[in-house]
Amino acid sequence: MLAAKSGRPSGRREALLQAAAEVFFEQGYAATSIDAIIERAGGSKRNIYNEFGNKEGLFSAIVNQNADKALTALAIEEIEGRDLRETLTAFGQHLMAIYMSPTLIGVYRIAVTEANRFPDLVKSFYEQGPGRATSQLAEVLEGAKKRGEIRADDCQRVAGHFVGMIRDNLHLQVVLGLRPPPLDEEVKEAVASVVEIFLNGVRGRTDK
Amino acid sequence: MLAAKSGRPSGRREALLQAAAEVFFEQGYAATSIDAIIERAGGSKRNIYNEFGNKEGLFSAIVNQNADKALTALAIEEIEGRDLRETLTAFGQHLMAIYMSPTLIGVYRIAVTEANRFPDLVKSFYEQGPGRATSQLAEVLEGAKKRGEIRADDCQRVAGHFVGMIRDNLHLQVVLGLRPPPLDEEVKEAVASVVEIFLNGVRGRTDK
DNA sequence: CAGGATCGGTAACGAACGTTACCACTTAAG
DNA sequence: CTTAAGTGGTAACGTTCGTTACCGATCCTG
Repeated sequence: MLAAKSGRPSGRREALLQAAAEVFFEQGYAATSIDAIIERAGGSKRNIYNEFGNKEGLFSAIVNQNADKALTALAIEEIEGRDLRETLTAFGQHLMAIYMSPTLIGVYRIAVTEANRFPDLVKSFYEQGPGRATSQLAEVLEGAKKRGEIRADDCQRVAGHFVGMIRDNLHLQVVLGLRPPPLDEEVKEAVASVVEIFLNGVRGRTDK
Repeated sequence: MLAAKSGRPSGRREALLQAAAEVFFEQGYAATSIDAIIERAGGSKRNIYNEFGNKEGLFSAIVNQNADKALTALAIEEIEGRDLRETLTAFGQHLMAIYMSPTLIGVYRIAVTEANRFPDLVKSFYEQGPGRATSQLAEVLEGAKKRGEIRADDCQRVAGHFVGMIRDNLHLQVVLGLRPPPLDEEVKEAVASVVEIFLNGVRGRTDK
C-alpha cells in the first residue's frame, strides 16, 4: 500500500520489528506466522527475508533489541538518594515501571515460553535484566551494611527478596493478562509498602 | 506396542495425560504435535481423539488436572503452628515446594504462554493457585493483627509481599531453565531468611 | 461357536506455514 | 531514451499438522 515510502529501507525495518514484536509477544514464537506479521506491518514477505534471513533471525533481532532497551533503562548508579529509604523507593519505582512496561511484559512472556528453544537468548535476558538489577541493589545494600545502617548476612540474597517483593503478585497478574499495568498512584503505594517492610526487616532484630 | 493392556482404558488415559503434559509443558501448545505425544505415550492418534475430542480438549484436561493437584496440596488451614514464625516458616516451605515442583513449573510456563489463547484457564489457574495462597495467608495475618502481633494496614497486600519474596529470583531462574530446582537445604535457608525479614518488617515500626 | 459392536492403527485429506522462484516495476547510469 | 540492477509483490512448492475415513482385530452377547 502506501504506508511507507519505498525509498527508506530503515523505516521499513523498524516497522517490521515493531509489528513482529507485537505479534510474537502476543502469540508466542511457534504460533506466529509470517503472514500475520505482514498483515500488521504492510508490505510483503520478501521484505522480511531480505532483511532478516528467516523467521528465527527476525525473532532474535527483536529480543536482542528489546533486552538492550531494558538494559539501558536500568542505570541505577545515578538514582542513589540521600538516604537508604529514598534510594530504595526510587529504585523500587524504577524497577516496577520497567517490569510493568508492555515491552518487558512481552519479553518476559517470550522468555518463559521459549526457554527451551532459545536458551542463550534467555540467559542473556536474565543476566541483563533481573540478574543485573539484583546485583546492583546488592552493592547498594553492601554499602549500607558497612555503614551499619542494616544487618544482613547475605546481601545478594536479601536483594533478591526485595525485587521479589516488588514483582509481587502484581507482575504475575499483568503477565497473565488478568489485569492492566498499574497506574502511577498504585505503583507508589505498593513500593512504599514494600520499602517500609523491607527497611524494618533488615534494620534491627528485635529478638533472637 | 505392549506398554499397556488394552483392557484398561483408564490406564491409557493416564498415560496419555502424563505424556501430553510433558510435551506441552516443554514445547508449548502450538509447537506440540499430536504425533509427538503419541511417540512418547505409545498407541495411536485415534486414542487421543476418542478420549479427549481434539487437541484443545486434551490441553484443557491437563491444565485442569494439574491445577487441581496444586490446589489440594495447598490446604494450609492445618499447618498453623504454635506461633506466627512457625506458621510462616511452614507455609513458606510448603509454598516453595509447590512452586518449584516440575509439575507447577510446567503449568506456570504454559499459563504465561497461552494467556491470550485460553484466558479462562489462566484465570482459574491464578485463582486456585497464587491467588488462593495469598488470600489464605492474608487471613492468618489478619488474625495476628487482631492479636496485636503485627502491624499492617492491608493484610492482603502484605501477604502478596510475602509470597513474592518466597518466589524470589529462584522461581524465575527455574522457570527460565537457568538452574535446577533447589534442594531441601537451600529451601530452608531461603525461607528462614524471608521469614526473618518479614517478621521484623511487620512487627514493629522503629521510626515514623 | 457365531455374530455384532466397539476399539485401535494406518493412511490419507485439507489447511496452514516457512520459504523461494518468478515477474513487474522503479531507479540510476550511459 | 535505453538498459542494467535491484526492490517488492504474487503465486507456488514442499512440508507439517490436526483431523478423520477406513479396516482389521478384539471382546462381549446369545
